[in-house]
Amino acid sequence: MSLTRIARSLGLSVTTVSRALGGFSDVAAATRMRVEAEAERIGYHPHAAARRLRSGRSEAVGVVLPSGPGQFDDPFFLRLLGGIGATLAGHRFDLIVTAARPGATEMAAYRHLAEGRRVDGFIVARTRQHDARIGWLLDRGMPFVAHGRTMEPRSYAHLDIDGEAAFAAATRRLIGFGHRRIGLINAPGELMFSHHRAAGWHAALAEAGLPPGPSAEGEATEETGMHLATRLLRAAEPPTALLCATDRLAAGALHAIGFAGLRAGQDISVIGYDNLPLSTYTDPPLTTIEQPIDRAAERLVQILMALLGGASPAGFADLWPARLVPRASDGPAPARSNRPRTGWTLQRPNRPSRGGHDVTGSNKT
Amino acid sequence: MSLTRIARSLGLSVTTVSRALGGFSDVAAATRMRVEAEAERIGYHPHAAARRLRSGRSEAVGVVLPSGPGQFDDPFFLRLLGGIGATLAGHRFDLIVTAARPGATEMAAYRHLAEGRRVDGFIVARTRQHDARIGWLLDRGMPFVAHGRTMEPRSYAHLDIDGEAAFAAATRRLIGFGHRRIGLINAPGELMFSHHRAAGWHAALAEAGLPPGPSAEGEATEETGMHLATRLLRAAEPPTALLCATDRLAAGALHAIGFAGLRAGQDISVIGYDNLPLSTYTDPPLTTIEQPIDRAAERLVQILMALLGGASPAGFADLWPARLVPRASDGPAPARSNRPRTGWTLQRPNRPSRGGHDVTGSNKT
DNA sequence: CCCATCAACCAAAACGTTTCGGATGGCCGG
DNA sequence: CCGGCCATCCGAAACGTTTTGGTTGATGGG
Repeated sequence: MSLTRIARSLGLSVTTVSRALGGFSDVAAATRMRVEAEAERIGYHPHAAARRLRSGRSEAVGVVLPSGPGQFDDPFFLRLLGGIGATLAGHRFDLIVTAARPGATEMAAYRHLAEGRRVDGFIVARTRQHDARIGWLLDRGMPFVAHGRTMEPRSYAHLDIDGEAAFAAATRRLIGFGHRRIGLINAPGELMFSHHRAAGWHAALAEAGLPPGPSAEGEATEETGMHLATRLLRAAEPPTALLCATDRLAAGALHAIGFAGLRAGQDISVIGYDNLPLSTYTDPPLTTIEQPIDRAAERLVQILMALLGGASPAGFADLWPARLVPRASDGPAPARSNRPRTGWTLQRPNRPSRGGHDVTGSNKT
Repeated sequence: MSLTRIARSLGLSVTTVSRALGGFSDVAAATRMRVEAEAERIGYHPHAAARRLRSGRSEAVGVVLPSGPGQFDDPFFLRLLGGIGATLAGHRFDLIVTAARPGATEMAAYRHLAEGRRVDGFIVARTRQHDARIGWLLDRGMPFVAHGRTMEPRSYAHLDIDGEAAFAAATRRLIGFGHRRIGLINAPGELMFSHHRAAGWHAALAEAGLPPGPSAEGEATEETGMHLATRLLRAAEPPTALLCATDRLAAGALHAIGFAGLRAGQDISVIGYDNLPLSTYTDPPLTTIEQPIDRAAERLVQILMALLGGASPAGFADLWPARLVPRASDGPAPARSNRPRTGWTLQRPNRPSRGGHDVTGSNKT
């Protein structure tokens, strides 16, 4: 009871008060000022639920975080979430967050938010190849934008970072360093980004006429990275370079390399993906790939706002380049073990570097 | 229009339909079943805004994330947020998240959520010594529970992890290792947890009759950790052990130690706080302190639910112990540089360890 | 002087629930 | 046969807003 209260104490009707605060032109300037003063005085703020009930729109956006090992505690997500939250606030939208692990609970979370009309739309992150969420949202015409693509044939709004191009470029960089056996430590193949990164690795090797090196996949955790790297290093002909789908996997791999008595960056090269804050401080500092999380968050919100404004999803299909951040964990392939290693140690980058350059050229919008 | 629709298609009144679904006893079993069947058939779900408007409660909880350097991308927060979200879902409550940097924007975020009655209560994280949020929330009687304490004299519900006891125990451990110059790299002193950790360090040193070692503070980032550690190591009498308020600071410190040509865990001991996933994989693996994030999230929600149920905040003042996780970054103090170092390298823990033990005994509830 | 125009205001309906205070009819005890 | 009780159901109000379709009274043109 609050528009009512202003109306009563000013001897006006609720309609006039509402329209005065709403900025309509059919209220006298003097009246508007009186209303605004009174609203200020009693600390009036519209009741969100009432407005939502009446308008039919909730002015809120939902994000369902994938929980579970290697997913939820990913710093990437917090950054994305923060960016989304901050940008939404600028549009006076709320951000409703739920955590659920992929599967039944996850769909229940989406249903909960959608069916109670708690949100007007969704931002879907960490897409999977066959992603039930996308189909479900498309089926009921719920507005959404995805961070990442899927195998879904229907068109939907999305923004993705071109991990395929980035990993192809990283692979070419390693080939340029003289590496011939380049292994891959991937996140679960069901995740779309794993699929793309593997494809980039594969394509660059094929283009150079090289066979795919050994590869393995598992949860994107340090522990898995360590186990998988240990396994790959035990092969008869171990790889001289390892591409890791995430920095957390790479951190584990670096550890395995140390345990094996090898020197990362010299005996074996490692490249990660994410440019986590900690990756500057691994030993050696990790060469990695950085994606523009904050800008992506802004753009996702921007796209979703357009959709809520009635735009067609078909127009939104951004693919942004990632950026290679060279540090000290990669370098020239080692000479054969029976040859002396000389002449190259000074050339490789061996200090943390602030620089970086675009690694991909494709930027289709 | 949906209770209405069920009512119409069943020839019942809206009241009866509402009470049937609400589980009231004054509706015949047969009628209830008919209503439930019809609700299921048309996929009925109550309109959240309507229910909120009528009931006056929003069934939502707000969390305002502190953004800004060294705060927002902290994995600790994502874990906490995930735990809170999951537990709230069990209570059929929503979690509304906003990101704002401490200061004006932050208070605006709280106001936005509170004044539009968007949330029934708040969970306040990362408390500061003089925390305007606490006073503001107390002033308007808004239910909330804090993760961490403040200097606020009035009583309010909170749960804190006893960082003071944990850092005192860590300091005693270092003293037991023979260290006599134990430095501290702290997060900004305005943060309450920094204050407590420093107090624990100070108390344990005093108790052993040792002077406080050199200390410094700054943003809780790796970079700051590196700079501050570099500075402390340049002193005329550099510390032989460094206590770091967070693992991210510790990671930077380890790096600085490496640059200085020292071996962490041997020439100088380092202990962190947080037990980040990556901390098992630093070089050397980091001895650190672990706090029970998931359990804390559950308990915070539990407390807030009690408050919303009308409980008095006065009863809730949990202080939980943290757990020391010994790894390889600390160990016996180095012998004087002119004496040979022998006999002790085999005794110190030098492998990542899963174990750990309670480091504090206080657990007041 | 009358009618059209316009500025300023307003009553009432609607959004979908929950809940208060009955209303109805069947059954039982006296 | 009557009064009361119980099980079951319902009308209407209320929550606070926005919006539709007005009404009122002043002003100006013809």
